[in-house]
Amino acid sequence: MLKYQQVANQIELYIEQHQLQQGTKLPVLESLMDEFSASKSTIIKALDLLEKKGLIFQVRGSGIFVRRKSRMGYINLLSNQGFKKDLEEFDITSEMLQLDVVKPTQEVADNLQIDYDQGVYYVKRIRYINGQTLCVEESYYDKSVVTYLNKQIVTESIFHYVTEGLGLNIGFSEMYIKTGKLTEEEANYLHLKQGDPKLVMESIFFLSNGKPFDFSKVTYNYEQSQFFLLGSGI
Amino acid sequence: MLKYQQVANQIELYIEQHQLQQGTKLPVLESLMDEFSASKSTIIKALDLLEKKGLIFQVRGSGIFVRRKSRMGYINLLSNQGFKKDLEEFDITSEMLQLDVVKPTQEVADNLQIDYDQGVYYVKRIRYINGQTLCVEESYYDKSVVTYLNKQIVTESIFHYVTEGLGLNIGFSEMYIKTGKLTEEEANYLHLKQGDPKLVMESIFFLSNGKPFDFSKVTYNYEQSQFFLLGSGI
DNA sequence: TTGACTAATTATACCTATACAATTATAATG
DNA sequence: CATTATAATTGTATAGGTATAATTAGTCAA
Repeated sequence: MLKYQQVANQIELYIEQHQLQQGTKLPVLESLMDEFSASKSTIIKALDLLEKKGLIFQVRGSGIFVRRKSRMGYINLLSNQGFKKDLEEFDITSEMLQLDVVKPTQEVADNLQIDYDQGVYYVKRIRYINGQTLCVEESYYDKSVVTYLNKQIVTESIFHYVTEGLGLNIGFSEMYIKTGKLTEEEANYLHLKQGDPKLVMESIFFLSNGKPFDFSKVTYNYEQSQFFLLGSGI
Repeated sequence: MLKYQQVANQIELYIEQHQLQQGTKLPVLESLMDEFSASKSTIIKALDLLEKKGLIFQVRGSGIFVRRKSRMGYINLLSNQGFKKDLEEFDITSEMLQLDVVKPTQEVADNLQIDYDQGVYYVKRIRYINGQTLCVEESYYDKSVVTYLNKQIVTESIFHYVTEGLGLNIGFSEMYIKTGKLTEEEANYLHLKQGDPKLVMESIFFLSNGKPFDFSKVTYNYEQSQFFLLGSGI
């Protein structure tokens, strides 16, 4: 692993293990340089990473301070961020409803930037959070990128398989969020009533070379879904 | 303005004015160094900023490429990001319903990290997007930070006043999002029916020294509100 | 004694320069 | 056509100097 990532991880671990509170001042730059035997630039890069994650904030002339969000029980919209513990806070499981290779609709082809005759994997899942129905998810994967899927992979973590199993690098994402009323079918899956509120999140995930490989439409149970988002550098 | 911000702005302007499409390759690092008479580190910092904003993506060994989100008509959740044009895409106006100095409730005091006896500005506004009711907003400002507000400031832009008028630096934010059903009062404001879906966003804004100064609760009209979010570095 | 201004110190932010590593694209080769 | 070498291009790490903001301590005056 890269040095600045190691440094960032160790600082993150230190904050977490010592349960440092919001506003706690961390050692000054020079101390960190000594402690990790790294140059100023490397430490700064590590700190920038932590700042981007929302774990610290830096005040010129003053110091480096711990930042902790004030509420628990919310799901991170950019789940790469934050303490790993936040992810373990929830027990999320999946049930597979369908797994097929299909021809894409126009919507899917557009979002994945492929032709209509190229095959895509279609995956339909229900996800549970702490035993309660969280959401219904329909995902489409470009078959020329994600060449193989099976029930086990889909039930566990597709992203883990894509990165570890296939050795692909996920680069960035687009997310579109809107609210509306549940259809009858959606209401059945979520054990709610037709017309009840829903939150719909459509996401497109791209490889680090810019190729979109996953288009997902997720409908959330409005009673179970709360999200948070940490901004920095406004 | 800082050099790397200037560089970033000029690159952003170039992309926008030439309407460069997704995937267009930008000049290589060395060309940019020459063009802007800056060091490699400065250019990289500018590019990192643009990448964080979701405007470009970099592929090692290949180049720097333009990234453009594929859909229009969505509001940026992290509105600092993206082309300025995206913001001008909407005509957002405000109507002030109430402006008072009040004692904070426990909820407000907690979120602003102040005592119960400290005064806060309470602002209630309705915001319109392209003439349609977008949301009802209740905001609380720490009076020891935002020392003065009036109707004009509230009707225009409070954030512009805080940064330009008061010379304060906004540092970062926390946002919490959930969905639910409209109350009767909310429904009246939004010209919807009681029980219809709503999206509630609670935000806390912090100065760059870490002090929270604004706590806002915004209830959105589900028919008018669509949001997007660009992730990078997953 | 209090308050206001000033100066020194501390600490991070910014900019430059350089060397080498890692990845991708391209050309050469068999 | 596949393999391999080469070039092109960005990424990482280090070092050091300058700039700017925040804090602290000190000085002076009312």
